[in-house]
Amino acid sequence: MSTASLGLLAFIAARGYEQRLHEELRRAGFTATVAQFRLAARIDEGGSRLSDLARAAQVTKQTAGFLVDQLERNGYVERHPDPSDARARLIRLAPRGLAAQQAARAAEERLDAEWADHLGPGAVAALRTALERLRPLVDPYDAPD
Amino acid sequence: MSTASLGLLAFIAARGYEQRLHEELRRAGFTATVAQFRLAARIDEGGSRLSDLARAAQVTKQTAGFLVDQLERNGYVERHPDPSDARARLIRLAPRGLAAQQAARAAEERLDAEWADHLGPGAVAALRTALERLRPLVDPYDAPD
DNA sequence: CTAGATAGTCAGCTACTCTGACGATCATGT
DNA sequence: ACATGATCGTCAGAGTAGCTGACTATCTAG
Repeated sequence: MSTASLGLLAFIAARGYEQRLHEELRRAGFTATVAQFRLAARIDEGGSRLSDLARAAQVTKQTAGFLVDQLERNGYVERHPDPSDARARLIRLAPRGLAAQQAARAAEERLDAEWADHLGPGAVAALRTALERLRPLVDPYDAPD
Repeated sequence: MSTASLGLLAFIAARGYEQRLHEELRRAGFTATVAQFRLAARIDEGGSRLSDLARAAQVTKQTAGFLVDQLERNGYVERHPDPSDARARLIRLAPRGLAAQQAARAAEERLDAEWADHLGPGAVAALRTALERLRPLVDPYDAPD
Protein backbone atom coordinates (compact mmCIF):
# COMPACT_ATOMS: atom_id res chain seq x y z
CA MET A 1 0.00 0.00 0.00
CA SER A 2 2.05 2.85 1.31
CA THR A 3 4.92 0.42 1.57
CA ALA A 4 6.27 0.19 -1.93
CA SER A 5 9.95 -0.65 -1.91
CA LEU A 6 12.48 2.06 -2.60
CA GLY A 7 13.44 0.11 -5.69
CA LEU A 8 9.96 0.18 -7.13
CA LEU A 9 9.61 3.87 -6.36
CA ALA A 10 12.92 4.62 -8.04
CA PHE A 11 11.94 2.48 -10.99
CA ILE A 12 8.66 4.30 -11.49
CA ALA A 13 10.35 7.68 -11.30
CA ALA A 14 13.14 6.67 -13.67
CA ARG A 15 10.77 5.12 -16.16
CA GLY A 16 8.56 8.18 -16.21
CA TYR A 17 11.50 10.49 -16.67
CA GLU A 18 12.98 8.40 -19.45
CA GLN A 19 9.69 8.18 -21.30
CA ARG A 20 9.23 11.94 -21.19
CA LEU A 21 12.79 12.53 -22.34
CA HIS A 22 12.47 10.07 -25.17
CA GLU A 23 9.21 11.66 -26.25
CA GLU A 24 10.68 15.16 -26.30
CA LEU A 25 13.64 14.04 -28.36
CA ARG A 26 11.34 12.22 -30.75
CA ARG A 27 9.32 15.39 -31.21
CA ALA A 28 12.53 17.34 -31.86
CA GLY A 29 13.26 14.98 -34.73
CA PHE A 30 15.80 12.74 -33.02
CA THR A 31 14.40 9.31 -33.59
CA ALA A 32 16.43 6.73 -31.77
CA THR A 33 15.44 4.10 -29.29
CA VAL A 34 15.87 4.38 -25.56
CA ALA A 35 18.64 1.80 -25.58
CA GLN A 36 20.49 3.72 -28.28
CA PHE A 37 20.28 6.98 -26.36
CA ARG A 38 21.34 5.30 -23.16
CA LEU A 39 24.51 4.14 -24.81
CA ALA A 40 25.12 7.37 -26.70
CA ALA A 41 24.90 9.30 -23.43
CA ARG A 42 28.10 7.56 -22.32
CA ILE A 43 30.21 8.64 -25.27
CA ASP A 44 33.10 10.79 -24.16
CA GLU A 45 33.87 14.06 -25.85
CA GLY A 46 37.16 12.76 -27.21
CA GLY A 47 35.68 9.49 -28.32
CA SER A 48 35.09 6.25 -26.50
CA ARG A 49 36.02 2.66 -27.08
CA LEU A 50 33.32 0.12 -27.54
CA SER A 51 34.44 -1.91 -24.55
CA ASP A 52 34.39 1.10 -22.27
CA LEU A 53 30.98 2.06 -23.52
CA ALA A 54 29.75 -1.45 -22.91
CA ARG A 55 31.10 -1.45 -19.36
CA ALA A 56 29.66 1.96 -18.59
CA ALA A 57 26.24 1.05 -19.90
CA GLN A 58 26.42 -2.41 -18.37
CA VAL A 59 25.82 -4.38 -21.52
CA THR A 60 28.02 -6.82 -23.41
CA LYS A 61 30.40 -5.67 -26.11
CA GLN A 62 28.16 -7.37 -28.63
CA THR A 63 25.13 -5.42 -27.54
CA ALA A 64 27.09 -2.19 -27.54
CA GLY A 65 28.32 -2.94 -31.04
CA PHE A 66 24.79 -3.59 -32.18
CA LEU A 67 23.61 -0.27 -30.79
CA VAL A 68 26.55 1.65 -32.22
CA ASP A 69 25.75 0.17 -35.62
CA GLN A 70 22.27 1.64 -35.45
CA LEU A 71 23.53 4.98 -34.19
CA GLU A 72 26.12 5.10 -36.96
CA ARG A 73 23.59 4.21 -39.62
CA ASN A 74 21.39 7.06 -38.45
CA GLY A 75 24.20 9.58 -38.41
CA TYR A 76 24.53 10.04 -34.66
CA VAL A 77 28.05 8.67 -34.26
CA GLU A 78 31.19 7.96 -36.27
CA ARG A 79 33.88 5.34 -35.83
CA HIS A 80 37.49 6.34 -36.19
CA PRO A 81 40.63 4.29 -35.81
CA ASP A 82 42.30 4.69 -32.46
CA PRO A 83 45.83 6.01 -33.08
CA SER A 84 47.09 4.43 -29.90
CA ASP A 85 45.75 0.93 -30.49
CA ALA A 86 45.19 -0.74 -33.82
CA ARG A 87 42.66 -3.13 -32.38
CA ALA A 88 40.41 -0.40 -31.09
CA ARG A 89 38.24 2.20 -32.74
CA LEU A 90 37.08 5.43 -31.21
CA ILE A 91 33.40 6.15 -31.29
CA ARG A 92 32.62 9.84 -31.46
CA LEU A 93 29.46 11.86 -31.67
CA ALA A 94 28.77 13.09 -35.21
CA PRO A 95 27.20 16.53 -35.72
CA ARG A 96 23.74 15.08 -35.51
CA GLY A 97 24.69 13.31 -32.32
CA LEU A 98 25.95 16.55 -30.82
CA ALA A 99 22.69 18.24 -31.72
CA ALA A 100 20.78 15.43 -30.07
CA GLN A 101 22.97 15.70 -27.01
CA GLN A 102 22.21 19.40 -26.73
CA ALA A 103 18.51 18.76 -27.15
CA ALA A 104 18.70 16.05 -24.50
CA ARG A 105 20.42 18.35 -22.05
CA ALA A 106 17.85 21.07 -22.58
CA ALA A 107 15.05 18.57 -22.07
CA GLU A 108 16.70 17.24 -18.93
CA GLU A 109 16.89 20.73 -17.54
CA ARG A 110 13.19 21.20 -18.17
CA LEU A 111 12.32 17.88 -16.57
CA ASP A 112 14.55 18.50 -13.57
CA ALA A 113 12.91 21.90 -13.17
CA GLU A 114 9.51 20.28 -13.34
CA TRP A 115 10.42 17.86 -10.57
CA ALA A 116 11.88 20.72 -8.55
CA ASP A 117 8.65 22.68 -8.96
CA HIS A 118 6.64 19.72 -7.83
CA LEU A 119 8.79 18.86 -4.83
CA GLY A 120 10.08 22.23 -3.73
CA PRO A 121 13.72 23.27 -3.47
CA GLY A 122 14.57 21.49 -0.24
CA ALA A 123 13.06 18.16 -1.18
CA VAL A 124 14.58 18.07 -4.65
CA ALA A 125 18.00 18.85 -3.22
CA ALA A 126 17.56 16.02 -0.72
CA LEU A 127 16.50 13.70 -3.53
CA ARG A 128 19.53 14.55 -5.61
CA THR A 129 21.89 14.17 -2.68
CA ALA A 130 20.44 10.81 -1.72
CA LEU A 131 20.59 9.46 -5.27
CA GLU A 132 24.14 10.66 -5.72
CA ARG A 133 25.22 8.99 -2.52
CA LEU A 134 23.51 5.79 -3.59
CA ARG A 135 25.32 5.78 -6.90
CA PRO A 136 28.63 4.33 -5.76
CA LEU A 137 26.78 1.78 -3.66
CA VAL A 138 24.67 0.35 -6.46
CA ASP A 139 27.01 0.88 -9.36
CA PRO A 140 30.67 1.18 -8.46
CA TYR A 141 31.81 1.55 -12.03
CA ASP A 142 29.41 4.07 -13.47
CA ALA A 143 31.16 7.07 -14.90
CA PRO A 144 29.55 10.47 -14.77
CA ASP A 145 27.74 12.20 -17.58
CA MET B 1 30.24 15.90 -14.35
CA SER B 2 28.59 16.37 -11.01
CA THR B 3 25.47 17.43 -12.89
CA ALA B 4 23.88 14.17 -13.89
CA SER B 5 20.17 14.56 -14.46
CA LEU B 6 17.75 13.37 -11.83
CA GLY B 7 16.47 10.90 -14.37
CA LEU B 8 19.85 9.29 -14.85
CA LEU B 9 20.44 9.15 -11.12
CA ALA B 10 17.07 7.54 -10.55
CA PHE B 11 17.73 5.11 -13.38
CA ILE B 12 21.06 4.02 -11.92
CA ALA B 13 19.57 3.52 -8.50
CA ALA B 14 16.58 1.61 -9.83
CA ARG B 15 18.69 -0.60 -12.06
CA GLY B 16 21.06 -1.46 -9.24
CA TYR B 17 18.21 -2.30 -6.91
CA GLU B 18 16.44 -4.43 -9.48
CA GLN B 19 19.58 -6.35 -10.34
CA ARG B 20 20.28 -7.11 -6.71
CA LEU B 21 16.70 -8.21 -6.14
CA HIS B 22 16.70 -10.40 -9.21
CA GLU B 23 19.97 -11.96 -8.15
CA GLU B 24 18.71 -12.76 -4.66
CA LEU B 25 15.57 -14.37 -6.02
CA ARG B 26 17.58 -16.38 -8.48
CA ARG B 27 19.76 -17.63 -5.67
CA ALA B 28 16.67 -18.58 -3.70
CA GLY B 29 15.63 -20.79 -6.61
CA PHE B 30 13.05 -18.48 -8.19
CA THR B 31 14.20 -18.28 -11.76
CA ALA B 32 12.16 -15.84 -13.72
CA THR B 33 13.10 -12.86 -15.78
CA VAL B 34 12.93 -9.27 -14.60
CA ALA B 35 10.00 -8.58 -16.88
CA GLN B 36 8.13 -11.56 -15.51
CA PHE B 37 8.66 -10.47 -11.92
CA ARG B 38 7.69 -6.92 -12.74
CA LEU B 39 4.38 -8.12 -14.03
CA ALA B 40 3.86 -10.67 -11.27
CA ALA B 41 4.39 -7.95 -8.67
CA ARG B 42 1.16 -6.34 -9.86
CA ILE B 43 -1.05 -9.37 -9.33
CA ASP B 44 -3.72 -8.66 -6.79
CA GLU B 45 -4.40 -11.03 -3.92
CA GLY B 46 -7.84 -11.89 -5.23
CA GLY B 47 -6.62 -12.27 -8.78
CA SER B 48 -6.14 -9.77 -11.56
CA ARG B 49 -7.33 -9.49 -15.10
CA LEU B 50 -4.83 -9.47 -17.87
CA SER B 51 -5.90 -6.05 -19.09
CA ASP B 52 -5.52 -4.53 -15.65
CA LEU B 53 -2.11 -6.09 -15.27
CA ALA B 54 -1.08 -4.73 -18.62
CA ARG B 55 -2.23 -1.24 -17.71
CA ALA B 56 -0.51 -1.34 -14.35
CA ALA B 57 2.77 -2.54 -15.80
CA GLN B 58 2.46 -0.25 -18.82
CA VAL B 59 2.72 -2.90 -21.46
CA THR B 60 0.24 -4.08 -24.07
CA LYS B 61 -2.21 -6.89 -23.41
CA GLN B 62 -0.22 -9.02 -25.80
CA THR B 63 3.00 -8.54 -23.90
CA ALA B 64 1.26 -9.18 -20.61
CA GLY B 65 -0.23 -12.36 -22.03
CA PHE B 66 3.17 -13.47 -23.21
CA LEU B 67 4.65 -12.95 -19.76
CA VAL B 68 1.76 -14.65 -18.00
CA ASP B 69 2.25 -17.63 -20.28
CA GLN B 70 5.82 -17.97 -19.07
CA LEU B 71 4.85 -17.48 -15.44
CA GLU B 72 2.11 -20.05 -15.75
CA ARG B 73 4.39 -22.55 -17.42
CA ASN B 74 6.85 -22.18 -14.54
CA GLY B 75 4.19 -22.60 -11.89
CA TYR B 76 4.11 -19.06 -10.54
CA VAL B 77 0.54 -18.19 -11.53
CA GLU B 78 -2.73 -19.85 -12.44
CA ARG B 79 -5.55 -18.69 -14.69
CA HIS B 80 -9.12 -19.14 -13.51
CA PRO B 81 -12.35 -18.15 -15.18
CA ASP B 82 -13.80 -14.90 -13.87
CA PRO B 83 -17.26 -15.70 -12.48
CA SER B 84 -18.45 -12.18 -13.17
CA ASP B 85 -17.38 -12.00 -16.81
CA ALA B 86 -17.12 -14.90 -19.22
CA ARG B 87 -14.66 -13.04 -21.41
CA ALA B 88 -12.17 -12.51 -18.63
CA ARG B 89 -9.92 -14.80 -16.68
CA LEU B 90 -8.48 -14.10 -13.28
CA ILE B 91 -4.75 -14.49 -12.89
CA ARG B 92 -3.77 -15.55 -9.39
CA LEU B 93 -0.50 -16.37 -7.72
CA ALA B 94 0.04 -20.12 -7.42
CA PRO B 95 1.78 -21.50 -4.30
CA ARG B 96 5.16 -21.10 -5.90
CA GLY B 97 4.29 -17.53 -6.84
CA LEU B 98 3.31 -16.79 -3.26
CA ALA B 99 6.60 -18.20 -2.04
CA ALA B 100 8.44 -16.01 -4.55
CA GLN B 101 6.45 -13.02 -3.42
CA GLN B 102 7.45 -13.63 0.17
CA ALA B 103 11.07 -14.05 -0.81
CA ALA B 104 10.89 -10.84 -2.82
CA ARG B 105 9.43 -8.92 0.10
CA ALA B 106 12.13 -10.17 2.42
CA ALA B 107 14.82 -9.23 -0.08
CA GLU B 108 13.29 -5.80 -0.55
CA GLU B 109 13.37 -5.26 3.17
CA ARG B 110 17.03 -6.14 3.25
CA LEU B 111 17.82 -3.85 0.32
CA ASP B 112 15.82 -0.99 1.77
CA ALA B 113 17.65 -1.45 5.05
CA GLU B 114 20.96 -1.41 3.22
CA TRP B 115 20.09 1.88 1.56
CA ALA B 116 18.92 3.27 4.88
CA ASP B 117 22.20 2.25 6.49
CA HIS B 118 24.13 3.92 3.75
CA LEU B 119 22.13 7.14 3.73
CA GLY B 120 21.08 7.50 7.33
CA PRO B 121 17.53 7.68 8.67
CA GLY B 122 16.79 11.26 7.71
CA ALA B 123 18.06 11.05 4.18
CA VAL B 124 16.33 7.78 3.39
CA ALA B 125 13.05 9.16 4.70
CA ALA B 126 13.51 12.22 2.49
CA LEU B 127 14.27 9.97 -0.48
CA ARG B 128 11.15 7.91 0.07
CA THR B 129 8.98 10.97 0.52
CA ALA B 130 10.30 12.61 -2.62
CA LEU B 131 9.87 9.49 -4.74
CA GLU B 132 6.37 8.95 -3.42
CA ARG B 133 5.41 12.50 -4.25
CA LEU B 134 6.87 12.13 -7.71
CA ARG B 135 4.87 9.01 -8.36
CA PRO B 136 1.54 10.64 -9.30
CA LEU B 137 3.40 13.17 -11.42
CA VAL B 138 5.23 10.68 -13.59
CA ASP B 139 2.74 7.87 -13.59
CA PRO B 140 -0.83 8.85 -12.84
CA TYR B 141 -2.16 5.33 -13.22
CA ASP B 142 0.22 3.21 -11.27
CA ALA B 143 -1.47 1.21 -8.59
CA PRO B 144 0.30 0.42 -5.34
CA ASP B 145 2.02 -2.80 -4.47
C1' DC C 1 -31.76 -6.64 -30.28
C1' DT C 2 -28.41 -3.92 -32.47
C1' DA C 3 -24.09 -1.10 -31.92
C1' DG C 4 -20.26 -0.26 -29.75
C1' DA C 5 -16.93 -1.29 -26.15
C1' DT C 6 -14.05 -4.58 -23.77
C1' DA C 7 -11.32 -9.26 -22.69
C1' DG C 8 -8.26 -12.08 -24.43
C1' DT C 9 -5.77 -14.41 -28.27
C1' DC C 10 -3.25 -15.26 -32.79
C1' DA C 11 0.10 -13.92 -36.20
C1' DG C 12 3.96 -11.39 -37.57
C1' DC C 13 7.49 -8.29 -36.83
C1' DT C 14 11.32 -5.47 -34.66
C1' DA C 15 14.56 -4.40 -31.06
C1' DC C 16 17.50 -5.79 -27.50
C1' DT C 17 20.41 -8.80 -25.18
C1' DC C 18 22.95 -12.79 -24.30
C1' DT C 19 26.62 -16.87 -24.99
C1' DG C 20 30.21 -18.78 -27.58
C1' DA C 21 33.80 -18.56 -30.87
C1' DC C 22 37.09 -16.11 -33.50
C1' DG C 23 41.15 -13.22 -35.73
C1' DA C 24 43.87 -9.32 -34.77
C1' DT C 25 46.61 -6.75 -31.79
C1' DC C 26 48.91 -5.46 -27.57
C1' DA C 27 51.75 -6.24 -23.31
C1' DT C 28 54.91 -8.87 -20.73
C1' DG C 29 58.40 -11.90 -19.44
C1' DT C 30 62.02 -14.66 -20.85
C1' DA D 1 63.11 -11.97 -30.70
C1' DC D 2 59.31 -14.43 -29.34
C1' DA D 3 55.87 -17.22 -26.74
C1' DT D 4 51.96 -16.46 -23.65
C1' DG D 5 48.11 -14.42 -22.23
C1' DA D 6 45.01 -10.56 -22.19
C1' DT D 7 42.16 -7.32 -24.68
C1' DC D 8 39.52 -5.14 -28.89
C1' DG D 9 36.15 -5.75 -31.81
C1' DT D 10 33.28 -8.81 -34.70
C1' DC D 11 30.42 -12.82 -36.47
C1' DA D 12 26.92 -16.29 -35.79
C1' DG D 13 23.12 -18.02 -33.41
C1' DA D 14 19.70 -17.82 -30.05
C1' DG D 15 16.00 -16.21 -26.72
C1' DT D 16 13.24 -12.55 -24.53
C1' DA D 17 10.44 -8.61 -24.73
C1' DG D 18 7.83 -5.43 -26.80
C1' DC D 19 4.91 -3.59 -30.59
C1' DT D 20 0.77 -3.23 -34.34
C1' DG D 21 -3.06 -5.19 -36.48
C1' DA D 22 -6.77 -8.32 -36.82
C1' DC D 23 -9.95 -11.41 -34.85
C1' DT D 24 -13.70 -13.96 -31.75
C1' DA D 25 -16.41 -13.92 -27.79
C1' DT D 26 -18.79 -11.42 -24.58
C1' DC D 27 -20.72 -7.57 -22.19
C1' DT D 28 -23.31 -3.05 -21.96
C1' DA D 29 -26.33 0.62 -23.35
C1' DG D 30 -29.64 2.46 -26.05
